[in-house]
Amino acid sequence: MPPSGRIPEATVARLPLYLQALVQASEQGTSTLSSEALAQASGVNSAKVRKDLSQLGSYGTRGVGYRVDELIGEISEVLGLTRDRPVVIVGIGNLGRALASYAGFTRRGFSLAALIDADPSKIGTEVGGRTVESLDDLASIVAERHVSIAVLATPAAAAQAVADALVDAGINAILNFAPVHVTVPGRVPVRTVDLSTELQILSFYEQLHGGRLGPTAG
Amino acid sequence: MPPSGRIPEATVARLPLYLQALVQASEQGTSTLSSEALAQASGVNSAKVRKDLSQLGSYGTRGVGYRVDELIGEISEVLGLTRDRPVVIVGIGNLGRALASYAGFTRRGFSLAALIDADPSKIGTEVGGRTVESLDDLASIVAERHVSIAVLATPAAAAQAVADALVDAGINAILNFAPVHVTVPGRVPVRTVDLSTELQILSFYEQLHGGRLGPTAG
DNA sequence: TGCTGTGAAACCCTTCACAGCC
DNA sequence: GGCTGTGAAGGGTTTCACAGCA
Repeated sequence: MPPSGRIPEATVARLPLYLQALVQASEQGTSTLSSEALAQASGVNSAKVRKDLSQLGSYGTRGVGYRVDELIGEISEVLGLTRDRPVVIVGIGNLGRALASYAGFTRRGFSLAALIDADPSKIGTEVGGRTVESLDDLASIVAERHVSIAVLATPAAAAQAVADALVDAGINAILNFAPVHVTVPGRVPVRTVDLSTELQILSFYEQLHGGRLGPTAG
Repeated sequence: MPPSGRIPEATVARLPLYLQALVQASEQGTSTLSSEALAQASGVNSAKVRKDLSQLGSYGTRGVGYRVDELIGEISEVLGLTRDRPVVIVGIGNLGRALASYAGFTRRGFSLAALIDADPSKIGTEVGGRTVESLDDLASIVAERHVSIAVLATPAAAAQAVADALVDAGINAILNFAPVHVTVPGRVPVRTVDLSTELQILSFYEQLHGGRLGPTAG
């Protein structure tokens, strides 16, 4: 039983990393993991791992470590992955198609409920064994298939309008891949992932640390 | 002239958002923006905008705001986007192909230096007008084309080995799309972007706020 | 003995509130 | 008058270090 009392944001953001490492360990037949081992596998430090896991109510054994399967179940529960979560992808361009074909998608609690686009020439075509449906039918699709999360993969120019439509249709969370900030009501969490943004952040740190002149020199 | 003295990590992570909003404003002919306007366009609050921008050495005018073009130049400089940054994409699966075709890629300082895969059946094929090259040629490609940043889009199982090869070849920064933690020397910054991770984080917040039973009820 | 769980300290980031300049 | 730049306060996160249990 999770205490479920307020879990810090930073901890929530790391739980999926732990889950990933734990599933991997489980597949390799490991039944127990120390905070240090889990830390190395997920790229954080062990003190953080222990603090984070203690927030969920402490599932470790002193002198031994954490039971892998038990912890997988616990984290899945906290993240809400034990129920099925139907997801729609809106915007079937290059990225939308890639996401639709992504195998790891349907694992761990999520299922693909629909692929949606506004372009009539795309509607009715097949992508990864699924038929692309019309943006006009968004509301009924969301309602009938109990969709709560949407992946927004439209061009930047369309993103805000589509986000508005998603909220109207009853979507509760948005994963935004469009390179633009979208404004939605406060109750709807949005996470934006953008290639350019990430590259620019890396560029900053690369020019600090790196500063190499090319491996030919020397 | 930027003071360039230690810029906080949180600030660095937001500079690309400001840049995005500023470029958008510039395209619409706006020449000046207050911290409040910039804040709304990038989805943060105005105090944060002012603190962040003051780290770069203050380019605003009291009573007026920030000059859009000047600030674009300043942020670009700080992020290291004024030099060309050749990037390689390793792993030309669904996602790699989508990233390769992404138009916004070459804008703002980055250029696509090579597409690389280990699969012989993919090598030599064309993707987005480019020929896929062999992982065996990684070192020479990186050296000759002065590549400093790599995008890792391989399956999870191959990611660590490819990351090792990238570091050996002289890469200084990695953007990792494989759903696994990769270990590299401390001097090489890595940012990992994973669809499952993001969905799981959203899932947590959705089940807190949302809690809807379906829009049909009522 | 070994490793978790956790107070306390240190650090970083955000927010407030207003002095200072245009 | 309006808006930036910034000390100071507040809140959250990380790290330390060790008590406590298997």
